Amino acid sequence: MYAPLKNTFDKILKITDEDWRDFESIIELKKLRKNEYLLRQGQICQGIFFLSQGCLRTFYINDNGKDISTSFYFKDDFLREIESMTNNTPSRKNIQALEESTVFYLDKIKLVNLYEKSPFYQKLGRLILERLTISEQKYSSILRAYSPKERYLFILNNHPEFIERIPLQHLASYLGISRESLSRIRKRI
Amino acid sequence: MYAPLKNTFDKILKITDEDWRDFESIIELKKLRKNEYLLRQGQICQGIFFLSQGCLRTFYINDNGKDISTSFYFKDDFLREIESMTNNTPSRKNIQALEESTVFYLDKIKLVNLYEKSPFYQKLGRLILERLTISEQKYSSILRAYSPKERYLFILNNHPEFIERIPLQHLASYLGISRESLSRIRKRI
DNA sequence: TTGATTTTGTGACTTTCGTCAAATGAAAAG
DNA sequence: CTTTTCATTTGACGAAAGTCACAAAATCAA
Repeated sequence: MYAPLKNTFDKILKITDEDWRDFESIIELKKLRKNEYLLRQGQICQGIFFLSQGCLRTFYINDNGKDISTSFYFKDDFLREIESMTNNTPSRKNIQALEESTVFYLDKIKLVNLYEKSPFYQKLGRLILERLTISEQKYSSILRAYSPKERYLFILNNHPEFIERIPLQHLASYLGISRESLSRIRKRI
Repeated sequence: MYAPLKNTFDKILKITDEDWRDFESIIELKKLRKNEYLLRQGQICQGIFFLSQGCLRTFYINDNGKDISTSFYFKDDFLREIESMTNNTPSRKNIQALEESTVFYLDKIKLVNLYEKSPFYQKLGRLILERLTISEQKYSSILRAYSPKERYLFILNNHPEFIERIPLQHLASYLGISRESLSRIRKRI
């Protein structure tokens, strides 16, 4: 059942059977219905998630009451509400299922134990974070250097799954555009 | 001479004398004149830096030939051109001194040795990355949810040192605004 | 200090985005 | 199948950003 996860780990850093058994014994499975929340604003994030099936988004409500999406997740993605979990502070963000989804869950206490127990996980954790940071940086480059239209084209060319599976209003806030403008941009193309 | 660096480490994760000696023996010092480059587009980043004095920026040239700043660094900041270093690929970005600056340099091979040698550094590396990721996420939230004017106000309130020390044209590209518009926004306030 | 270079500010104009309101279309619920 | 709810599209309008060209100011180097 957890084979895809082992596979994903393996691609990042070869995992031994022993390390994998440690891991397998502590992860849990969660099923989410469409629109169900994995985390709500104000809660402290208690662990990390690995998306096995479906599609999730993180979002928050800004000062003007607008719903702003900040990330989308698909099959095999790692999710961590890192600020809340690391600093033990209430999350500013919500995590919500856009489709019926399946996630693996790892409690943060167990995660820390894992870090202490095996250098493998210490290293894996670092490598996953490196990837996360790189993609976060790439993403802010897009917001900074591209016009709204170029941003949409970028998504169209590089993340076609976003276009197919994510409601336009959420994609719009993710790209920093109003939904009406995104609708018009889309029409022009 | 390296005391401020030890201090910074200590704040993140208490460092033992032994671990510190290991570190101290391998770091190097670099002095940079104003406008001098620490890394140029196309080069592979060979290590990480810690800014001891002065001010640096990272930037790249986009498809339209425009100079886009992506980060600014001040005293006690860590710099890693993480994508280039991690993946061993040519950097898309330049790192340049905005003022006469002093940086500590740690070669990536030595860094990896350090990671293998002591779990302390493995953990410190992870913690530093966590911070980096958090600030990167905060930053893209600003670009996404705020109007150009609000972005400038945000910097004014939260990073007044940016206003004082960073040339307007670089701040403009960092905020995803043309320099003329930023000049006008500034006038209105 | 002076001249050259770089950076910032301004004006005029065009383009595009945001907003509000209303209409259409699509999906979920009964 | 129908109704209700939610998502997207469209129109009209005003505000703001982008661009180009040039002027003013600041900085740097001889």
